[in-house]
Amino acid sequence: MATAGRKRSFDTDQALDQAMRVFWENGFAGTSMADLTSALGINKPSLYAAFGNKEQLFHAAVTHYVEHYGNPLLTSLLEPAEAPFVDRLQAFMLATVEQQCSEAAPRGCFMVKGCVESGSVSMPQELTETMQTLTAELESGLREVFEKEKINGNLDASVDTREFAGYVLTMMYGMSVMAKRGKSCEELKSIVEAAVKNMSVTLRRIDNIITTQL
Amino acid sequence: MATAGRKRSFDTDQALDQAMRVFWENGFAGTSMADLTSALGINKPSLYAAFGNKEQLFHAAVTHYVEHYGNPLLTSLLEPAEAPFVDRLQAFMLATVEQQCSEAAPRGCFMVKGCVESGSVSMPQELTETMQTLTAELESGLREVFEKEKINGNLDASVDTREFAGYVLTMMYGMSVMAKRGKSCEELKSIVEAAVKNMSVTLRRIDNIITTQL
DNA sequence: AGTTTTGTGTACCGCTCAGTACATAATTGA
DNA sequence: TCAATTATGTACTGAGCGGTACACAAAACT
Repeated sequence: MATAGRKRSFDTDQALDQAMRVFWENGFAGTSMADLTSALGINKPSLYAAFGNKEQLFHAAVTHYVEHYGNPLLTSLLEPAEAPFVDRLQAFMLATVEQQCSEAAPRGCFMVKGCVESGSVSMPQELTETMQTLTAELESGLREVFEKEKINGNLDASVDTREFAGYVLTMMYGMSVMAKRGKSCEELKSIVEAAVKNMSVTLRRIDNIITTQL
Repeated sequence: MATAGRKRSFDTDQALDQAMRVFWENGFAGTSMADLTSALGINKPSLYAAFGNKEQLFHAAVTHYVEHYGNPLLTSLLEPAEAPFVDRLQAFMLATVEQQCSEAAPRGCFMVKGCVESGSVSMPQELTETMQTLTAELESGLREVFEKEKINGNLDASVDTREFAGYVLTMMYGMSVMAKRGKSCEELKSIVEAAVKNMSVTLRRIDNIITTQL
């Protein structure tokens, strides 16, 4: 059943995606409502009516990002389930790098952008807390995946999943900054490959082999 | 010989350090000139007379940062020269983490903050280029150090220093984001230790050992 | 002492900011 | 057909922005 009143002249999901890109590019403090209205091609009252104020719109944008740009990457980490864990981890990180270097979207990770901006006087405290929550959720999600891999025998039981998730996440955050700096996708990929190769120490638990050999 | 005219009522170096902290905390777009004057306890004309406009002040601030907060960390990487390279590398990364978690300064790395903000419409293009230059200098400096370690036999000749410098830098950028997220110094340190332990694959060139053993 | 030079404090400029009042247009239900 | 409802477009508000004009204060040189 359709509601009464004039129909909206724009698609809200499409507008939200566009708004997200503007915030992604320029940050919260660096984006003005005028920037948004001109990018979205709509007027201010329409923007406010559809999404509320700037803070609420940013919140919707970052949620949209996690849902449509962040979480989908996790499939590379989970599938194909029969592939070795190391391969899936590498595929996951490579897919992340590819997205962060994509020409179809701003460089780097929007979550990292929001995180680095958080705590600033120009960012409402609620948004800082939002970023806190979302990043913590990703981290614990990653950790849960690693725990399951442990149970399935794909990850050595001695691995501290908390520390390992922190390590992987740190690399991914770092990749985002590197991407923002303009590093080529190829260079970032080779760094990922080097990192994953190095992780074999943890993943295959061979550090005792090293120390005994040297 | 003293110049004529009224003496400045504040210390410029001290004021610059304070201004740097405000930018470090709130970013370029997130910092207003009023924020600065109130933090520095001086009036706007004095600020403009001493440092020029906002862009010039930010430039001075980030240069001050590199000189007084960034570069000094490199001593841990170089000294004591007789210490094993891996130990110095770990000490360097641990010192970096400690600085990024220090209560005496804003969390995270100011360079990372500036980098992530660069390219935004709210940041003058010259400042984006400044960040580009400074980060590139650090990267090539790191790479030069690694090259020398290679010559001195502390780093295997097969190591790609470009890739390795990228890897180390990526970890450090990531640490900055983790610190900004509020992670404890202990947790970050354990991640550094895990990372350095993993690097033994590269540093001691034992990947062939692994593959033959598995 | 008086001139010159330089820094300080107040008060202001034009502009942009986030957010909104209000008249009008378009759609639905009665 | 007409009231109720919802969106649009213009035009505006008060506040804050970066930056400065100008009168005054303090220091040095002659």
